Amino acid sequence: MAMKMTSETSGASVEFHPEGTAGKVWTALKATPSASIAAIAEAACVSRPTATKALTAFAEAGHAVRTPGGRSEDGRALPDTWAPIIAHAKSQNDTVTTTTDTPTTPDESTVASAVPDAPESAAQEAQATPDRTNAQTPTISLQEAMRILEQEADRRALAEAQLAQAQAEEEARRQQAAEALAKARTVEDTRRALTDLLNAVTTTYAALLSDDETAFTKGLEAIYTGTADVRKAARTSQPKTTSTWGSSRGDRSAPRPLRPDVVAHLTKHPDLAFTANEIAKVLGRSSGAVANALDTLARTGEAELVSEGPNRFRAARSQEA
DNA sequence: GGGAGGTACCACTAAAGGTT
DNA sequence: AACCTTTAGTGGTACCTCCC
Repeated sequence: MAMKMTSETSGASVEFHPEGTAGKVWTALKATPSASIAAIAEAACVSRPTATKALTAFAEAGHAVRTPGGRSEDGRALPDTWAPIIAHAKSQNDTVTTTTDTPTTPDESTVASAVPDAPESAAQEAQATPDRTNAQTPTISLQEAMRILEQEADRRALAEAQLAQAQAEEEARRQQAAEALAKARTVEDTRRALTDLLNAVTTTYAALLSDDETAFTKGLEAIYTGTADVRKAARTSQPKTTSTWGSSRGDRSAPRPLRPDVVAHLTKHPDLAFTANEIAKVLGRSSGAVANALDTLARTGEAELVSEGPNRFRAARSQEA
């Protein structure tokens, strides 16, 4: 990680100026306090792992704080959020700076530094020109600081509304393009599937006339498959809420018992422990489903958890017998 | 050769929805 | 209604490539 974090010390003030990619992440973090890693990565134009590494380094150095995302109202996992810790107290006098080193309320604590186009303020000057802090310390009264914060809150609300509108317009545009593309794809797939089906029917019919039982049987299989393919291809064009044969989730097949397969795999290798993903790959099933199955098997005593992080399971001893 | 950055893959969780 | 599977979204890590 090319993270030359330079801390300029003038008196008690400490300015944090990482360089390179870390600098981009730091800028993005300041611009979007309380944002997720994904949002910060996007804002910084770096990959998520890179942003993660930088943010982790910031946190370890005491320049950022991570807040667990918790759960949304509907129970879904929310991403962790990150906020900068900006410490640049100039003195211990009774003056107030517009930033604080208290990480609990990053939205307020980082107001001045978080918004590049914020109104001109003494606080910004103080932050932007730390070298001057000793010579001409621009102090701000408490009332002045409060006034700046109020102005900034108004400006931020306006900016957020504008951003939200722009984002909504962009999303609508993208959705339109995606729908057009999906429609074209569906037409092409359906056309192809129908052509294949027509070919299968013709071939099978010819086999019937020529009394070729093998070809006829084979042709029937092709017709069955072709019919399914046509249905599958055309399905995506159906309005999701009015789908005739399925849900909005599409072509889910009938449930296939998974746990017997998992147990069989475990008992086949009694001395080995597997992760859900490993078993999922062998069985050709989803890792989520296998993980759930393994949990259930562990509860029922058919499998046992032998290690965590990642969770590894093996056949229970009774199963081996 | 070492570090930085990116890609690919993994683990985990819970909602959604089909089947019995 | 309960069970079961799929899917989507999240963060993390290993490995590879590139550059100094």
